Amino acid sequence: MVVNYLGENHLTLKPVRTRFAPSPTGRMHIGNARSALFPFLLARRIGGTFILRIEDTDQKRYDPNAEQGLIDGLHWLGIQYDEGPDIGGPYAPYRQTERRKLYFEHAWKLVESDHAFPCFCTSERLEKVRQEQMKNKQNPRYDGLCRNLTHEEARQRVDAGEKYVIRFKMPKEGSITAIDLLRGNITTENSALDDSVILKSDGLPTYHLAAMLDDHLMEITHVIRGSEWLPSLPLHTHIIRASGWDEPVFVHLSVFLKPSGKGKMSKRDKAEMMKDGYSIFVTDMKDLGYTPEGVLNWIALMGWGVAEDDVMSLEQMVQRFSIDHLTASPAAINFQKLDHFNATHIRLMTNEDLSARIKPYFTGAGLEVQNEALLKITPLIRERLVTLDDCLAFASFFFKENVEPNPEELIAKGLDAQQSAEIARKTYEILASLPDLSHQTAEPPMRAYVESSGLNINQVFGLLRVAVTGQKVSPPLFESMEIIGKAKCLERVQKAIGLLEKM
RNA sequence: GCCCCCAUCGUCUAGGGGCCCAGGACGGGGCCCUCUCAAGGCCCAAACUGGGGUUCGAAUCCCCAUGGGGGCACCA
Repeated sequence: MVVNYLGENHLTLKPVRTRFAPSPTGRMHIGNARSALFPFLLARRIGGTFILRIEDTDQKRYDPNAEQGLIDGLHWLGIQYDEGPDIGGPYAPYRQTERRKLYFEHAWKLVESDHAFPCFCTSERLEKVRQEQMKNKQNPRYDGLCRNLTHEEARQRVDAGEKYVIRFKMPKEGSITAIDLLRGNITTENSALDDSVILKSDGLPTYHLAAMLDDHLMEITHVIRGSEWLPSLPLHTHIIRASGWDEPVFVHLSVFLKPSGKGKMSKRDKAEMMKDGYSIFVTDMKDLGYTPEGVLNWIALMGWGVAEDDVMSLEQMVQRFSIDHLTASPAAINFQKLDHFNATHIRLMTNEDLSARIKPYFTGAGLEVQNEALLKITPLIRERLVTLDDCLAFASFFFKENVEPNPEELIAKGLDAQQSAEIARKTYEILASLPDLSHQTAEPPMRAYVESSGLNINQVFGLLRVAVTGQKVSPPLFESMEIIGKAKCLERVQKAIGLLEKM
């Protein structure tokens, strides 16, 4: 089967190669995660290759911890790359600062073919020009001072050690039609385009040169990236054509808007979210009790339209993914949906898997966890968990030596302390008389007691629940008591009787 | 200011001229189930931004308006 991803006139027979090319400048957020997910899905879908490339050409914003953070994030999410800075590959190196010679040489090649030119203007002069243009209500643009220097003159000044950058020599006339898979042809007048810097004075390339060259050298067939790049697509297309390369398929993903749908997330918005137990950073997600499955499912469906059955594992996403079902419009993030997907994936897990995943939350809270008990507890709390750390609220009491019920909560609804104490004594009597406290043996006599006493079930079971678990909300009572064991249960009921009698 | 992109329920979306008085999911409401809390089942409310075209026929194609978003660096 030949898959045509380029549209009718752009059949590609090259093996599909996609990439995630983040800059190591900060923490990995859900926008990054999605920019990694979609190219990954495309590659896996049709047996291609997915690579990680680190775009670290910005010395000023470089964060030495960021690369590892990105790698850890991808690993946690289960997005595996076939080539990358830490694992190598046939197109190594995968870190742009280690490829600087390539960019330098290509920039000069473009100078030689008259598609670029060295520029010696200082940033001070450029700034002045910009101010002037703004004052005259013109668009800030390079004024072209160095554009027409002769090659010889330029060469001489470079050789003399003068500082320079290399700019792309944007044609003055005509227009260019770039192609975005989701949006079709985008035609731009060249006069609206600038002589952008492609090689900085520190010898490193800007994104425009670096990404295009690397995508070409690494034989990337599909460039899936954020829509903030859409305005520079014409420039990129110019660079590619001037270099004589094949154009990859460009797909620009829409941005994520804040939950209100009004604009992008600001720093303040992010802090605000954290207070509500939400975050857009993948490391936070893990700490907040979210699962990779939930997070992945959530971000996948922002910008990818699936008709129905939208709960999917990563494998199912791979099977169903289609690049032309991506959407071009911005999407407001919705944390309620994250919760929904997270809870749903938790319910889909096996006992063993879920047990292993919630165990760290218990041990992290200083509780000693017996695996055997945990395996029995897990099915009791599974459908109650939205995030993994919710296990603490529902099941901590299983692992505590004693519980400290609030005496007020022990009082059965509509009754007083003494009447409640009476119920507790009777309950103790019944439970004590049983050979064991399996739910099969304990529930019938307790129900019979409720029946004969004229009390309602909530009064009796509610009291018992608070006595045994120390909380008003818990997993099913009798199943819980079975796990806690007869001795401990009786002990706790006894304690409750004492508390009630003292009131 | 200039350039570019986008536009279906509150939100994420299906939809590519008749299958649509618009389907799914989250959230919301109601009922059922029920020892609490959940989960589950059933049901309900909820949208094609507006105006012009094209066409026998438009959510779907074109234009304009409006709204939203992005970009205008020796940052990516």
